[in-house]
Amino acid sequence: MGKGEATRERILEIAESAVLAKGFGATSIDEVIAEAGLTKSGFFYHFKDKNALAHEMLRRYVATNDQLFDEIFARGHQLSDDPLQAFLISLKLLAETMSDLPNGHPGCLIASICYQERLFDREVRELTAQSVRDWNARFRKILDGIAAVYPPREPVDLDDVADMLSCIVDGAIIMSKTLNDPSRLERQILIFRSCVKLMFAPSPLP
Amino acid sequence: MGKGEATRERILEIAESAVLAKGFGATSIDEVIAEAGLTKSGFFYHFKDKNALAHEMLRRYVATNDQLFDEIFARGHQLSDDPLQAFLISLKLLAETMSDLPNGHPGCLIASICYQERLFDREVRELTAQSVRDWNARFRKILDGIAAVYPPREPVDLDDVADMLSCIVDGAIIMSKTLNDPSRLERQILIFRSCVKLMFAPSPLP
DNA sequence: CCAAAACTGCACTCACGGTACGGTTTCTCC
DNA sequence: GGAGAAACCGTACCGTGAGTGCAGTTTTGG
Repeated sequence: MGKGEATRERILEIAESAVLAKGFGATSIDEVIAEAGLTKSGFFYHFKDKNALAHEMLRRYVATNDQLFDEIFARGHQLSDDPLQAFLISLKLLAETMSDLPNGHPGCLIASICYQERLFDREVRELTAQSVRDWNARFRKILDGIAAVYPPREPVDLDDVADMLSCIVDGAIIMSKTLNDPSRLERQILIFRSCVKLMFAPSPLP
Repeated sequence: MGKGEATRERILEIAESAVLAKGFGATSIDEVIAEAGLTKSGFFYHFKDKNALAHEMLRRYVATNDQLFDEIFARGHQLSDDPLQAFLISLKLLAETMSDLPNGHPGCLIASICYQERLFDREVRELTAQSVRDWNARFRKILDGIAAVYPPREPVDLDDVADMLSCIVDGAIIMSKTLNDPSRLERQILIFRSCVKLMFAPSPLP
């Protein structure tokens, strides 16, 4: 890894936490470069403008999240052959991972960008949309596997259930931040887990 | 209503849609006053700074939402004496209301402010937190009434279930905006409704 | 050692938030 | 209808932050 790439990473790291803490518009390049210890010229050598910075931040964020999901759902599948059990275990792991974050979840970049959309170009917005679609598709696939074994009690659209997880996580992050209570995120994931259980787990036979 | 108050309302209306569309930081006073047809001096006559604008916008937004909830849950209670049925009806009404919005839900101001927090003073942030707490308390009260009649199947914390509605709505708004598909919000509310049904509705006796 | 990569320094421009203040129009009430 | 307050307008100004341009300097890897 060249030195330039290391600097890029440092900038992205600093920028990400700043953006999640106070929004993209309120994050000044001056403050980022001050913390990174380089000059304005140095910054614009790596990123042609703020939009390019957003684009790279997003790529980084999505990649990290994808990797996390890969690990968590693979682990769930390791621990149980039953698709429902595997998913429930994974959700528990996800909840634990979230609650282990030292200062709570730093925030969702997608949501942050969502509320600033006019600031970004089509490319960035398309990237956010595609990542959300990918995550939904991933959850949907898991749910398909479950529904094949355990027919749902209520007539539910599996696409909507898949969407639900993303929605709950995003919403819970906002609530955690707004109320300054990191535990909400963990608890919301666990409540979603209960809902999945209720939807698919066979009723106890009398 | 004096003429001044009318101008204030006009400014707030214009500012709200702009803020929801592109974020608070990206909304310039210049563009707001251009659309409102007044000068900078006129603006600062009504609001001492941007933070004061945010504060008033928030008060307005919260009041509107509170009123909507009052109406919807009162209506549900009118249509059924059973607390569970009343809630399920209200959720359906809520979903319909959301899907009737011409261009989809414009966005949640709370969430928008959440991702821009450093821009606002303590007062504004406290107002957002209090409204979220109020909404959660309202839902919690309804759930208490339901649980008194229908004991939940799974051991769930009713506070978490109450939070869940806010989370889902906020998350679904983000997804709707990100994917440019307004229908997601309605569908997520209905999925939440299914979950409530599964949690509390008595299993069909064989 | 040399060329490319990774910067620095400086001097700008433009947009935006905000201040200051004197002047002008428009209500409102007696 | 007149006085005074409320609701503005105009202009000039400051500080900050994004972004440009470009010449010069250091660092690094082959």
